[in-house]
Amino acid sequence: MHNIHFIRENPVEFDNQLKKRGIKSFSETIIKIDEEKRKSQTSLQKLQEERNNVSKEIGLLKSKNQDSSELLKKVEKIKNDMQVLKELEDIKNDELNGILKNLPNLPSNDVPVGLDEKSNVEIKKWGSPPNFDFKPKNHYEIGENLGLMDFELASKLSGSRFVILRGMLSKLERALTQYMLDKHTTQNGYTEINTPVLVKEHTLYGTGQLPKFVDDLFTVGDDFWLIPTAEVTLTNIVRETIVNENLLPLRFTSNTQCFRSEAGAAGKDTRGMIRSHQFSKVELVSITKPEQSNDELERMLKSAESILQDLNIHYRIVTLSTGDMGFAANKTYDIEVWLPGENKYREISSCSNCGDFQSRRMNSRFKNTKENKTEYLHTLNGSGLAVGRTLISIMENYQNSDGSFNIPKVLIPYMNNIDKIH
RNA sequence: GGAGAGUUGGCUGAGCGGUUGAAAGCACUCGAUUUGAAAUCGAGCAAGGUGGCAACACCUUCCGGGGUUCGAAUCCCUGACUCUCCGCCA
Repeated sequence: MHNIHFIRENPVEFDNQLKKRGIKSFSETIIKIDEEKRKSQTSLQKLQEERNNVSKEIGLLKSKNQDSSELLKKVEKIKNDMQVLKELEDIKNDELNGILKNLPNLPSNDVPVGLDEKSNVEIKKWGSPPNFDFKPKNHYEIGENLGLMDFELASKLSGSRFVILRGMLSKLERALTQYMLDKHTTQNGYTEINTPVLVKEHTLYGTGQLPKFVDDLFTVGDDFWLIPTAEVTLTNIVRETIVNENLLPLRFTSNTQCFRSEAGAAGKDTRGMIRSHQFSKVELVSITKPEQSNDELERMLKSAESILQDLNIHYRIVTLSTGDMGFAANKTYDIEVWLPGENKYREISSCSNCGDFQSRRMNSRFKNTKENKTEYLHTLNGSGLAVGRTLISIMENYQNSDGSFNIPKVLIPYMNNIDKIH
């Protein structure tokens, strides 16, 4: 949610920044509605003041058993006038919020400008692609040939975009999750949290999935929604709270199942487990003071990278362009892992700084004791990492010509010391 | 699923139609005392908004929404959540 004061004072900048995301100018409309709202608000407040005063007088007269019928008539008229103004103010408020809640965050100034992923900028490569003396297979070929990955069976139970893992492959996914959580909690300073995956509507509003992205979400009777990412629950931990300054920054990590309808992705990545309705992800969330969030984004990115480095898998990092960023972000890095079977890079993590955008929606603040002010927190989130995609990157990068694949060194202890799946 | 109780400031918690935006305590900030600290004493301390150059004034907010009333934290309806007991159940 945007700060209306900022828009009032910097309408040109506001429009320019949104234009970078391909959004038309709104400041003029916003300011006009805001002025109308404030106008009726001010008049309404005058009447409220009058009513309060008259009511006090009435109370006084009544306590002395004196006649107050004159004042009662007066207050009745005030109340009628108030009602009109109140309705007007409500209408204007709804209009204003209707616009504001659907506008994405402003991009940070160091974000490359562009309309889509073509303008993303590669900023780093780590490691190098493995050399194979055979034609590397896709993860689903490997998995299906080994009899450990079953899409048909999954669809029998749940339709398309689900997968069933068996035996050692299922164990490998569990090992990966375990490894990631251990790493983040013991070395990267995150606190492990186990959250619900069903949430109420307001929770999804807080992080910005609602109201705009209803179609991407699954809902389950009685105002329950399935989370599309643990960002939702981890970030909403500070919803409606004033956090003690000394506790900042807060760093949370959680492994959850994530649920996405993939409504806009019909026909895309239908084969394999790149894009499922349900997948496991280890998420990282940081809650910081405003001046800390830029550094925290770099730190978070390093935490996510550390997993792929430990696994020794080639990846690159891109800064998302203004047109490719998510709704709540002001800056986003994607980590893209190398998939030899597809012969391309694929997103495996997305780390974003949301500034105070989500905080304003959630009303999450901290007390700045030095200046004796309450201020909005900054929130950040990143995958650390998407477990399913990490699993397939291991399969493809560690595959052997005979259809087997090796277990990365760091995971062997988590796999009862086996070093190969065949 | 049935019965009941609750939701008040950063926290604990009083208030149950009119000087209550809210007692008291804790926490926090400043000051006094002290060699320093603790203890003690004094003072301050909710948020959001509107108007104003400002000093400041005013409005709103006691879980959300609606209502009764001249006036609501307080009464009524409704929704969400929490707790207790019973039933059922992983």
